[in-house]
Amino acid sequence: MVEDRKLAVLRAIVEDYVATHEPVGSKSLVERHQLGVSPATVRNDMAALEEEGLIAQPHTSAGRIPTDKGYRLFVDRLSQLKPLRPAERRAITTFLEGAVDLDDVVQRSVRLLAQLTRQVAIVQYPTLSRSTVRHVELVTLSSSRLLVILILSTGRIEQRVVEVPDSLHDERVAGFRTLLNRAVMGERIADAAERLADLPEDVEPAGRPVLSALVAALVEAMSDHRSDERVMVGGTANLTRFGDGFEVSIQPLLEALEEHVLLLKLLGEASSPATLTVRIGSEVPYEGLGATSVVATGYGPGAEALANLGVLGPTRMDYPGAMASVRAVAQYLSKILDES
Amino acid sequence: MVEDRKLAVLRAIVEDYVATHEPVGSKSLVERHQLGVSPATVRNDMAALEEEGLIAQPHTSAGRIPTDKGYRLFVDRLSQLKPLRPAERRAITTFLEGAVDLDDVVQRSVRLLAQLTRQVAIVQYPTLSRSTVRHVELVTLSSSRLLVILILSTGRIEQRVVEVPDSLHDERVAGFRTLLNRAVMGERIADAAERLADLPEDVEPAGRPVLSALVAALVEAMSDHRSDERVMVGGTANLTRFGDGFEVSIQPLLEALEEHVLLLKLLGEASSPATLTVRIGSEVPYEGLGATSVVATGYGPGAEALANLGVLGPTRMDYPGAMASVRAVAQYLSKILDES
DNA sequence: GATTGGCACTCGGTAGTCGTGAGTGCCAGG
DNA sequence: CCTGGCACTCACGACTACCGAGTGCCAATC
Repeated sequence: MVEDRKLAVLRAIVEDYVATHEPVGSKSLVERHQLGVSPATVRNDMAALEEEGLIAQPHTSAGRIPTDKGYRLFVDRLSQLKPLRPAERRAITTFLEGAVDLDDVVQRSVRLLAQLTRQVAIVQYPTLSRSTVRHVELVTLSSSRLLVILILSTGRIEQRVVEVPDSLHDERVAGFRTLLNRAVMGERIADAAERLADLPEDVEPAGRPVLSALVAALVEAMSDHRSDERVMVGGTANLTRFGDGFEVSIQPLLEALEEHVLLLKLLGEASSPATLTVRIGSEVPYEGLGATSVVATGYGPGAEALANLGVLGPTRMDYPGAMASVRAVAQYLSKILDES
Repeated sequence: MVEDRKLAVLRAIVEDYVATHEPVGSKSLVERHQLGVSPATVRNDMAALEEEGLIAQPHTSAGRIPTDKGYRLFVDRLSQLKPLRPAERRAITTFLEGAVDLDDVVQRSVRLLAQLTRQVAIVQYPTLSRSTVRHVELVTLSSSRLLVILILSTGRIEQRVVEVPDSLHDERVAGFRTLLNRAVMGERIADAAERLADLPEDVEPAGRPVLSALVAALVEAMSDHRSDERVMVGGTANLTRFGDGFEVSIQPLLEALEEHVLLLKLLGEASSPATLTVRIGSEVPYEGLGATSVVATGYGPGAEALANLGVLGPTRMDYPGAMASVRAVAQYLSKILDES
C-alpha cells in the first residue's frame, strides 16, 4: 500500500506539472489532491521516487518534475485514455466528412488534430507501397509528349510527363491505355511494377520504344520513395506554448518540422490502428529537438495501416488527452478512407 | 547636395540597421561609411530625417532606426536589385529542374526561396481560373460510383467522387468521357463551366441524370474557390531570427502562416511577373502580424500571371536581396511551367 | 550658411545587494 | 510508518548604482 501511495504521488505530480508547468512541491500536492497524508510523508515518498529516477528537482530547493522515466511509468500504468467530450466527437465527424479529396482529407485531419491536442500535428499521406492501382490514364499533351496518370486506391494520384519517340494517333494511345490497365489494374504497387516490366515483350516491335518509356515512368512513379515521404504538418503555432519562455528554443523544432523525412522517422513504422505509440523525451529517435514527445498511431482501412499520424509536443504534455485524440482521429480517418 | 547627403545617410542607416539589427548612431555611421563629414553633421541630418518621419529613435537616447516610410523611400529610390551570385543562379536552375510534378515544383520553389532569402517563403499554386482544361477522365470505382478527374494545363489535378443513379457499362462511361472531353477540352475554366451547363440537354433522356451528376461535380471542382486558395509555405524556422528576442512575438505570425486564405491576401492580386510588389510594415493589408514586410510578384508562362509567390519577413529585411531572389525564382518558375 | 568640436543630459542595460518564500532533508516523537 | 518541527538552500524580484552610447544644442570655425 505504501507502494500504491508512491504511485499516486507520481501521478499527482505528473498531473499537476502538466497543468501548471511549474515544479510541484509537497505542500501544494497534498492541498490539491486528497492523499490523506501530511506533506512530510509525501516528501519521503518523493525522495524514494527520486531515488528510483522517476522524478527530479530542477534546483536544489524547488519542487519536483517528472523525468522521462516518470512519464513513461505514468503512461504505461497510471493513465487511461481520457474520453473525448461529445462536442469533440461531433467536431471530428462533421469536420472530416466535408472533405472533397485526399489532400483535403489529410489537411482537415491535421487541423483537427492540432486543435484537439493543441500540439503540433503530423499526418502522413497514405503510403504508395500498400495501395493498389485503380486506373492508369494517358493524356496526349503534344505530338511527342504524354501525361501518365496513376490513380491509386487510396485516392492518391501520381503524374509524370513522358517524352515519347514518335508521334501517336489517338487509337494507339488508347491501345496502350487498355494494355497498361489490363496489366496493373487492381494490383498492389509492388506486383504492378513487376507486371509492367514484362509488358514490352508482348507487343509488336514498333510499339516497344513508346511502351518502354511509359512503363519506365510508371515504375518510377510507383517506386518513388520521395513521394512516399509526404506528410502534412499543422498547429506549429502551438510551439510557442512549448517552453513557456524557458528551456527549449523552438528554432530547431521548426527546422525539424520542415524536414519531412525526419518526421516520418518520428512517426515510426506504420503500426496497426489499434496500437498507440508513445515516445517520450529521450526515447524520441532524434537528438536535438529538446524535450519532446511523440504520440502516434497508424490509420487505414482494415487492420493493416496505410500510414501514420500523430502529434508532437513537449514531454510535459497531456498524454491521456493526446492519446485519445490521436486514436479517435485515426479511427475516423480510417473510416472515411474505407468508404471512399 | 545637402539633400543628397541626407539620403546617403538614410541609406547608410537602413543598411547598417538591416545588417546589425541595432539602432545606429551617428558615430558608428561615419566610422562604417565614408561620408566625409563629422558625427555632428550627421546628427543634424538625422534630426532633419526624423522631422520628415523617415527615421525614429526607439528610446530618447539611442540610435535611429528607419520608419516604414524610410524603408519605402529606400526601396523606391535608394536601392537597386542586388545581383544574384553565380552560385545562387546555378542553385536555382539545378534545383528547379529536378522537379517531377506540380507539387514538387511548388515545394522546391518554396524551399529555394526560403533558403535564398532566409525568410519565410510563400508560393501560391497556379490558379484554376486562368488554366485551360487539358483532359477529363472518368474512372469506375464501383457499380454506382465514378471518380471524375480534371486535368488542367498548369499541371493541377482535381478529383471528385460522384455517386451516379444507376450502374453503368464501360461503353456508356466511355461515351460520357468523350462527350465531356469534346465539350471542354482546351477551354478556359470559366468557358468550360458554361459549356458543361448546356450539355445534359443534348443527350438522350436516359443519360441525363448521370450526366447531370458528372457535370455538377466538374462545375463544382472548377469553381471551387477553396482550391484556388492553395499555397505552400516554407522557411518558418527563419521566423526565429525575426525579432532577435525582442519586439514581435512569433505566435501570431505562425498562426497567420497557417491561415492560407490570409496569405493569399498578403501576396495580393496576381501581378505580372515583371512587377515586384513590396509592402512594408503598415502597408501590409493585415493588422496583427507585427512589423512585417512582404515582397511578392506573379509568375506564369507569358505575361499573364498564373499565381503569386513571395517572401514575408521583418520590416528590417534585406530588400534588394529579397527582391532579386523573388524575381529570379519567379522567372525560372515561369520558364519551367512554360516548358511543361 | 554649412560644418564642427565641446558639453551637459538622458536613459537602457548590467551588475551587485538584499530580503523573501517555497521547498527540502533530517530527526525525534507519536 | 507517519508527522510536526526546524534549519538550510536557493531562485526570484526589488532596489540601487554605474556605465556608456547616443543625443541636442551652442558657439566657434571654414
